Amino acid sequence: MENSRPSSKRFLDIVSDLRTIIKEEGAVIGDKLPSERVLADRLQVGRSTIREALRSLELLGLIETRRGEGTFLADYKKHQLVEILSTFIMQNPQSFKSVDETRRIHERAAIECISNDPERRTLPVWESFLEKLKGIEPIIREELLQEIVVVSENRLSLKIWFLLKQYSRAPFHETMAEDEKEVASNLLKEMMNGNSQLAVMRYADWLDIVNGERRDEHEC
Amino acid sequence: MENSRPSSKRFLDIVSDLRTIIKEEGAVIGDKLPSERVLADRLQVGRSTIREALRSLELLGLIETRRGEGTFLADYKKHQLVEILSTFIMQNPQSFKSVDETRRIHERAAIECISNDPERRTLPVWESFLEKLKGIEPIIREELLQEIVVVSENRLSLKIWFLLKQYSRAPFHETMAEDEKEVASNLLKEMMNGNSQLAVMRYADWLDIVNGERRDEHEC
DNA sequence: TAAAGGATAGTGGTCTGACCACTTTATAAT
DNA sequence: ATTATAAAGTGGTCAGACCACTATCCTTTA
Repeated sequence: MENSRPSSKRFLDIVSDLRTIIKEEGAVIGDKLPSERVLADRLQVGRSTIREALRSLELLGLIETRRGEGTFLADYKKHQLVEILSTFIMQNPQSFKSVDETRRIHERAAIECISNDPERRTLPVWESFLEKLKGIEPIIREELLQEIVVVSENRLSLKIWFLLKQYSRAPFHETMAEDEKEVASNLLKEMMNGNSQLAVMRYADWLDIVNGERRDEHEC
Repeated sequence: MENSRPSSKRFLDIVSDLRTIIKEEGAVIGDKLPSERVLADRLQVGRSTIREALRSLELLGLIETRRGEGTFLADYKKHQLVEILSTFIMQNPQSFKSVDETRRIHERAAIECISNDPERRTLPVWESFLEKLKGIEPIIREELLQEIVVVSENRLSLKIWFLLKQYSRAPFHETMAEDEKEVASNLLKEMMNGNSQLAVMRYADWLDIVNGERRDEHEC
């Protein structure tokens, strides 16, 4: 009936300790962390345990290691980790719905955010998109969505969106159909006009097209 | 100028190899994976390398290890990836704003979701809350918000919300002021009436009260 | 025969020490 | 002062050894 002070998984404690160290030293992106040997000595564990923790954080993209140089706080702009995840995670049918719904929540919020901001809704990038939508060159759906989420300038929301995108089974990596481009254009126009409510409605229209008509039961 | 067949990070290759093994053996959730020693032998690498890969997958919640028993394909109902990522992103002061914004995004989505669903917007729990808001007994702000997010029935969104709540510096764990209760009541009433737009506006009013008047610059 | 008990093998968890390949830095030779 | 060389530091990997724990087999016992 131990109170599990040592949580039976030392490397998990190390992950936590590393976070503390980073915090205490006020390390910023790009900064060098103590070497594995120093960490092992400081935290009083073997180097292999330190490495298990570091390798975990590396796979998450939180740190970056360069042989011969050291370990550095990573620029968390690389989401390559999720590629590996997506092949493993959730065959659970129920969770796909949550993922898609949550992704849409963030997209909708981004659309509203931009529509309500005179600065961002008049960015030249939207004009460019409108032009491209008039043409016949193929456009990937998520190109537009990504731009929207990026411009909304909520880094956490963006991060979450990128994660969810990888897990989503919605066909947002495919090219847009011709009639679909018009709906997307309408979305953009309403957004640029600052009419967030109509923009969101056009977004809903777009979803209807992409997902076919099987959106009968769930509307959140 | 090697073609990087051995990708300089052996443990990353192992992660990939593990995926292959799991696929080939048709392993399902809960199944036991080969032991670390067997894997090391089969993949012709040291056991420590195998462990670095396994520990990474464990931190991601993809596998589960039980001492003395073995390693198993995890039942990944917990999206703990988001958890870990967020705790790390949180070092940066700028991110607090993101956290609060993102939390509000989920709250707003939940309010809209419930408002648009005749079933959920007429739940007796809302009447109870209205009654309590009329009284003088103290009510914690997040009690109401939590109920809303829970009822919206998006498990992932709920998970994210709980997480963000912890890192938020907004005073949602405090009790509601008297004049504040009226605003909250209005929010509930609009929601119960199915008027999602007005409900969201009342929600914005509420935020204004809670956060004082320093919502000048950011409106997303 | 069936139940209880203990020995044994298997497993993950950890540590140590040893190499290797590579980069940086310090030192020596020019 | 510049260049070449040596040394030190770092991550990457391996092998072997324990430990703590679990499951299993097998003997002992009722």
